[in-house]
Amino acid sequence: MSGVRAQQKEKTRRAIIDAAFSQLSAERSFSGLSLREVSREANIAPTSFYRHFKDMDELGLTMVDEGGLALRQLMRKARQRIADGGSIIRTSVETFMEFVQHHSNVFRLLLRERSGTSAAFRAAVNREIQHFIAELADYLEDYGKCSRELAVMEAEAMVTLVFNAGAEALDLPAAARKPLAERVINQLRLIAKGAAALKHDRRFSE
Amino acid sequence: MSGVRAQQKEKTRRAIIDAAFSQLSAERSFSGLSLREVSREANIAPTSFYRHFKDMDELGLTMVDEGGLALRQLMRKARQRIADGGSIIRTSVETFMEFVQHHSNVFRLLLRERSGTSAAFRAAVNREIQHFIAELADYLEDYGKCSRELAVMEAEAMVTLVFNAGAEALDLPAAARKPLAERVINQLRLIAKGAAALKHDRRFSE
DNA sequence: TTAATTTGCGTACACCTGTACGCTGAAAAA
DNA sequence: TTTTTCAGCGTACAGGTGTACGCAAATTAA
Repeated sequence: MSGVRAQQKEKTRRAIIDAAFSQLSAERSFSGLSLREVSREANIAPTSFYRHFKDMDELGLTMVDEGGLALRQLMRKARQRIADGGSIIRTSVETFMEFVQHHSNVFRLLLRERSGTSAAFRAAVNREIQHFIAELADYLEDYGKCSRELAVMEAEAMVTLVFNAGAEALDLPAAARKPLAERVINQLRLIAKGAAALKHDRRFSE
Repeated sequence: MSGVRAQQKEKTRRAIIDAAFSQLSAERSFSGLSLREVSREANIAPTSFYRHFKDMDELGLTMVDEGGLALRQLMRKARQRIADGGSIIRTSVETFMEFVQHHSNVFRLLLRERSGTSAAFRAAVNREIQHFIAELADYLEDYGKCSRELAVMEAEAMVTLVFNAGAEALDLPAAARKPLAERVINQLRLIAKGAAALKHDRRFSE
């Protein structure tokens, strides 16, 4: 009972997932991949694909989950850096932009499927984004001492802007990404400033 | 020289464009359309398609241009309503959300191709969005009496948030869209407030 | 040992795709 | 009038797709 069988199966499963990720690019989205092509890249027969996923959609959802997980793990590290005395806004943005740079295909998947043609995909991506928003809102509520309502609104706006900046970065040469990061940092500061000003406004403290 | 020929050609061209727009949906993106299917819907032979567009990409770019134009025209009306005494933020957001509701397929096209697989498409959509940002920045610079730099940053953030809200609205039943509009209105106010607070900040007035 | 599971492969089929080519009929130009 | 132009059609082909089905080999269970 060494489980050599389950082990080999897992290996093939990984090969499929990796093959799919590696075929994503600026010019190729998930819906543009074919079962046959992914199988070819993974060195298995097309029909063997079904031993691991019931169809391409199931593979795609797995990839979204994995991508979201990877992103969340990275941001967890960012929070450590923040705890060690880094600026919250700058550290978060820079960590995020690093992720976009080094895992472009993962980010592309999340970005595109967020407005893709499958409701399940859209829901999965939004779930990942909501994780972000909730965590950031917790922080803002605690640190900024503002109402939950305001904190959530602020967090949503911030995450939206950061995500959008990541999307823009994809089309830019590496050299041109720094000013973009600085821009979004300033935009987040703008929001933080606005939230501070609004903190005691009656509309958001009832 | 009645031009009955050119007239008929234009009619067919329109039929193709309309057919393509009508086939877009939540479940179907532009890249999922086929030349044959569009031609079928437009009641022409597949090979006749080439009399009007050299390939599907050329059709798509035409659609992006048309969609962007329609959106800009609508927002021009919004500015009239503002001039007649409406709130700038509320009027703009509500006008935009009406567009999303009544021309979902047009908005979906812009939304998806912004992060799509064709660099030309992405550039075309971004061109449309830049129109928006520039116009809004003009207004903010004038009305808010702030620096160009701050105005552009503020406008970019606002347009990003509104666009994002439009995307979310697509997956919501019509009834649930009003709270979403209110939310984004509050987010824009947050930014406006932040910009006002930062207006005389040294960093943005040099 | 024998029997049952299960991963992976090869073949086969029906279906859809883009597009090359040549023809027709009607509008426009000569 | 005769000639030219050109939108639109039908046929045809090569190439890609998803997936049903049955077989082989090897791990696991009895």
